[in-house]
Amino acid sequence: MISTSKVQFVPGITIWKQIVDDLQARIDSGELVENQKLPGEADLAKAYGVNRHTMRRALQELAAMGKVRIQHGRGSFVAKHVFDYELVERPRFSEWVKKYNKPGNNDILEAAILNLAELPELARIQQYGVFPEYPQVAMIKTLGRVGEEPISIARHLFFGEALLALVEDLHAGRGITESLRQHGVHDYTRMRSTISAAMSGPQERDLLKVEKGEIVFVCENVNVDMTGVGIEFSTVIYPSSRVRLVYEPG
Amino acid sequence: MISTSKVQFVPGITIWKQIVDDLQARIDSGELVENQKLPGEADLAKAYGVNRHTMRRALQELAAMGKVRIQHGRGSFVAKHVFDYELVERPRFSEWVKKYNKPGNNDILEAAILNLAELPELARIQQYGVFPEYPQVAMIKTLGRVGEEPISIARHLFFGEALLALVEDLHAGRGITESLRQHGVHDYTRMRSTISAAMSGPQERDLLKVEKGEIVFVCENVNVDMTGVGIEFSTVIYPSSRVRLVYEPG
DNA sequence: TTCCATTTGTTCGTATGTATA
DNA sequence: TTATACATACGAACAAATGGA
Repeated sequence: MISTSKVQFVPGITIWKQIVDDLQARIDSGELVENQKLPGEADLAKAYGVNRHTMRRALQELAAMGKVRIQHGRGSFVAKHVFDYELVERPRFSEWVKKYNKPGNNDILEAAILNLAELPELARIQQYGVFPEYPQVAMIKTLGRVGEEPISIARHLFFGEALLALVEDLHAGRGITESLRQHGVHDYTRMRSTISAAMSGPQERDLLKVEKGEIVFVCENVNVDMTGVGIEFSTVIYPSSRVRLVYEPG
Repeated sequence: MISTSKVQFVPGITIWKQIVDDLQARIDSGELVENQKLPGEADLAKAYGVNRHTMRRALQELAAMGKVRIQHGRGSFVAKHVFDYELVERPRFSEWVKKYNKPGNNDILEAAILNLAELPELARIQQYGVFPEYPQVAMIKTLGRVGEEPISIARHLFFGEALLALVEDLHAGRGITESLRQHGVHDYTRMRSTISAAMSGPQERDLLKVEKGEIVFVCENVNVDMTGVGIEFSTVIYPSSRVRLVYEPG
């Protein structure tokens, strides 16, 4: 139930707007948590000391803003927070996370050297014509988190003989960026990303902590160094319930 | 069944690659159509005059490229064609379609003048702070098709008093671009796109001709003119089974 | 399956303050 | 000043969806 301390309405601003601000502040502050059920419209109206219509107007607004989710016959619920992932030329996980003022992690799930010929996505990789054809690649699987929420599963393939050392470096506790730098890769940019959607599989559900039937984005990214040589091909899976992809030119 | 004319293999290139090229060309040319069942591996091998293993290698490759779909115990099928939709700063439907050498259409499903206050997405629209606050907007709903395939449902909202005339112009048979130009909008660019995913609803299934349970992309786009004034807010729905979104900087 | 309580959605009506002509 | 229109706010009743008994 919502705190009993009533809001003092100031004249000059519509009451429903003041209620919107109040509820929004409570959601952003963490007083109301994700998926928490709000009291019914009638109860909320009584708590705020307004008519049910006024309360509804405020709830409609919050729903349009994506802060609450209203379900006919069930009630209103605090909506899940959605992270905006921007498609940019220089994608860096750590930069992304900073925006949300939460500690970000990128756990290494797996790191191994694979034979190029065994990769199921080999044909798609080769069609870009930018990756060196060394017969082995470094494969690194990571789980990205923002705060406690799993937000991405990534399977990175690093190309070129020198980068095979990444696997050992990671086992030795070094970070990916650090290790890349040590092997001569100081900067890389995105050449292309393709975005598809799929139903979550058992492995994704387990790692991303999503329900059966939830949709995931599947992004395949081609990253190249400053001379245009392919450095990394990554397949990243995002839960669509928690991540929205954003394209913002300029 | 596949044409009987055998392929003459040239030395120096592996045979399976030559078979891949041959089949790929037949698919791209339209000789083999979507969802068509290919002959069994044994028959294909005999037709090409190669061992079944060689044939399998070629089919595996085509499957990895997304050109065919192999189903254990059923056979191989020509995969559905997927249209790549590029996220660009100056999006034009007609430009997109050109790439695929098929006639593109954008049918007008609906055109009406709506009250700003009645829009469910009003809050999201206003938060960008670029759209003029004239109390009415022109709403145009279109169905995009490439060849005979429905590829998008778009709900365009055009802002500014002058653009209300779009509705009448469209009823009079004029095109959107043409009408925009007549009312002073000669160019516009994308300020922002957000990409979400959802299950297809009944309306989408009907218009896009997709099955129940198929996933759709939901893109919200903000388009502005050269001075940064908001011109159009559009919500576009793409069937993920037929459209892949592509981000390619530079 | 039916029935029922709960909750949101919709539509009446009424009253009041504010902006505009 | 008057008349009109519009947004805001309150009151009551019923419809429709949901979930549990």
